[in-house]
Amino acid sequence: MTESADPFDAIPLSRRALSARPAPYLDDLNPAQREAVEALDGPVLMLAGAGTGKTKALIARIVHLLAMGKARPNEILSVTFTNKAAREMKQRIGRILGEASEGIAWMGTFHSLSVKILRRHAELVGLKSNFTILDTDDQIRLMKQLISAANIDEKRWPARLLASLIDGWKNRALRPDRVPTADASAYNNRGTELYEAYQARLLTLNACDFGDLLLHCVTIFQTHPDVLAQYQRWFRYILVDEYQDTNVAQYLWLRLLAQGHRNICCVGDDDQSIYGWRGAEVGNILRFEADFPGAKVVRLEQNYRSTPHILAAASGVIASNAGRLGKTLWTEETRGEKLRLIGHWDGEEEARWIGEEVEALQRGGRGLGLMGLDDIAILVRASHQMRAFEDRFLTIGLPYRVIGGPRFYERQEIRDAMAYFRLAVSPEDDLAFERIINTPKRGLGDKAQADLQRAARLAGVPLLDGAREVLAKGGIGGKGAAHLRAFVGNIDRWHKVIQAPHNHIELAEQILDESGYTEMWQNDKTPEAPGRLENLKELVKALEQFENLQGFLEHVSLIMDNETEEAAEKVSIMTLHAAKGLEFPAVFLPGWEDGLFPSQRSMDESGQKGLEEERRLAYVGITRAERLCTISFASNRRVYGQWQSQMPSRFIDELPADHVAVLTPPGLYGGGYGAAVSGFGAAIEQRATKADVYNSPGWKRMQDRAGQRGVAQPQEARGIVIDAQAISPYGLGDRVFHQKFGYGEVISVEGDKLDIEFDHAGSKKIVARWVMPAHQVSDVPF
DNA sequence: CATTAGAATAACACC
DNA sequence: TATTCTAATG
Repeated sequence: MTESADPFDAIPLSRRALSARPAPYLDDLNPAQREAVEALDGPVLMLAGAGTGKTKALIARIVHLLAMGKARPNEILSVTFTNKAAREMKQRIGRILGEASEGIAWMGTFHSLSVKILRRHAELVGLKSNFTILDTDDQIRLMKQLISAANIDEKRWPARLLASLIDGWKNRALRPDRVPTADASAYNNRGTELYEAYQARLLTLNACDFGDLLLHCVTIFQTHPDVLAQYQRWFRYILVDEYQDTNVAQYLWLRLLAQGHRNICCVGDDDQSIYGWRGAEVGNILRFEADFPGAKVVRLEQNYRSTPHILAAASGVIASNAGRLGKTLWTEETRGEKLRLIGHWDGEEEARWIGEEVEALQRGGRGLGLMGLDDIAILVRASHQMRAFEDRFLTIGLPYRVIGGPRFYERQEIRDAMAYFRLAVSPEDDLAFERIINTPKRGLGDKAQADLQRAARLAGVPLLDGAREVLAKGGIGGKGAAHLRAFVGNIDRWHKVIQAPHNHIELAEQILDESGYTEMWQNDKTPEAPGRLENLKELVKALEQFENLQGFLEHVSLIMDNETEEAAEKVSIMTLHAAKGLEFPAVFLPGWEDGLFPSQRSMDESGQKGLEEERRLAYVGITRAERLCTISFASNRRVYGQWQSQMPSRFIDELPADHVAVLTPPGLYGGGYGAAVSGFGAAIEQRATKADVYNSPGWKRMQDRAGQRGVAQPQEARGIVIDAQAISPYGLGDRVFHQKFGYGEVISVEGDKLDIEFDHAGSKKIVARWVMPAHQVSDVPF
């Protein structure tokens, strides 16, 4: 799927071929790409628009470096955005160079590269080289402890908030002593204090979080010039992909390493910067030339991916953003379908329609020839949108795959099992201890655990030893004590096994068995229990690829992308963020409604900046499509089980009308909602003549549905249209009618929210648009 | 301590 | 709606 039909892949080049003809891999590049590839020394900024072959150029550059003898494979540092991208890149280079490419050791994400460096110099920041990397769960649990130790009400000041604050500081490479005074008011004025406490606690646990991986490296580079110099010499050439998504810490990391020789090549596209919420600074790419005076800037603008209509639509949207470096994508291609735009009555309707369209594409409809399910993707703004599609596709038996959903290693049962492994490997891992001490239930609740904590802290020993002490003193009663004794005994025994030669797979099974963890799920009668047991089996199977438990645990924390390349053809469902770097012949972009996309929260939190990032997200979405791009919105959607009506996304207004075909919405009879789409309203009405609409499959479905559910649906529709604009046309004492709750009386009004005392359903808070004046009920047809 | 019903609350994206 | 939290009960 990624950069699929690439002739580059097809050229098998042995070393001999290389020496016979110095640079055949360059022949396939266009002038801009070639320029970027051949400028080997000094700083280079490659501004690569979507689909302009930047991966190809990056690969050619590495090949060129090696072929020219500029560096050995392990002297090139390449930063990729995901571990998967690194793997794929290595493979492609391997296919070109064969064994000459072996030894490319420093290719990966900032995080995985940082771990590698940090393990070697851990002691310089007070860690041991076998430090553990915390996941979010551990982090939150730890912070909760610190917060209550600081006598702060966790209700008012949630641990999550603190976590995101600290994360933000780390992204900006701010250590506790450097947090600016402007941020001092953060977290009830005690943010920095807790940050400090958190860092201290991490050190005693010999652990660090994701942000620390980078920050510790930067600290080491800054405080130990000898170490830095060593790496500067070692990495003769540096390449960075997705530079627009680097944060301050990553920027410093890079700048420190590149300072000496300045052989750094950054590839990016400011229009595709979509990780601002994670601390990414578009500024990094915007000021590259200032950071590296004399930098060569190369623009890749020829697009090999999409049709002209798709490019024009994407350009039209992104043009509304200010402060861009500016690129103009162009293509030699002249044919192609316009983008399709369609509105639906609600989210279910949208999912149903897309399901049918997918089937149509599969049959070769829509004039694009036969298409496989692998060629089709549905890209959503927020992961909760996925459910509607999963439900629908399950019903119609359409195979799909969700990319980037809840990851394997983040599932509860996997984390629990790993906590058992962690404790067996290192009995002093208190966070693992806390996680599983009462899982399965051992009669050791809050009180018993507090006792253990106190004992351990008093003696200055890990919790496991604290438990020993409490047991010896008889500090815990009956049932709990027996369980705890067994638990401690188990850990000791497993730990002993690990010290000696052993079969780690058998041990893992043994641990899960003897701890009662497997049994716990076997006795669980919830529907997800069998799946969890299945996952545990899978976990044990994954162990086979490792020498021992330690090795496994080290790798797991970073390999977060679950790579299950199945052969079966499936439609892909994923978020827009997860779609970065991918491309598909046909792309569906559902849920283009204001509030959902652009997301209200983004706009609330980051204002204009947030909106621009959302717009870049739209740009990324559209440019994933090669041949057919379909944007849709729904007038009504369930949010937290409550129906809400929304306006079509403002981004729809920004689509250049010339490149968009407006389809007849199946649920839209006689104008109505679609007419609200400025610029497209006329088009919709033109097409939606009565004959069209009443013969459309959509109308038929509409009738089916009315049959199934009674007349409720259309009535509801009418109510919404009537009151769509109104804030609150109601006053105290008004009689109103609600579709579900029947008649009632307004007892208070707050903006558009009404308190209604229903005749039969009690009192409810209802948004005004969901009710209609009681006297109007009889006016409604159907 | 565990269980549970009912209430509160939640949801943007990820290495 | 679905999950998580709380308080009350066993």
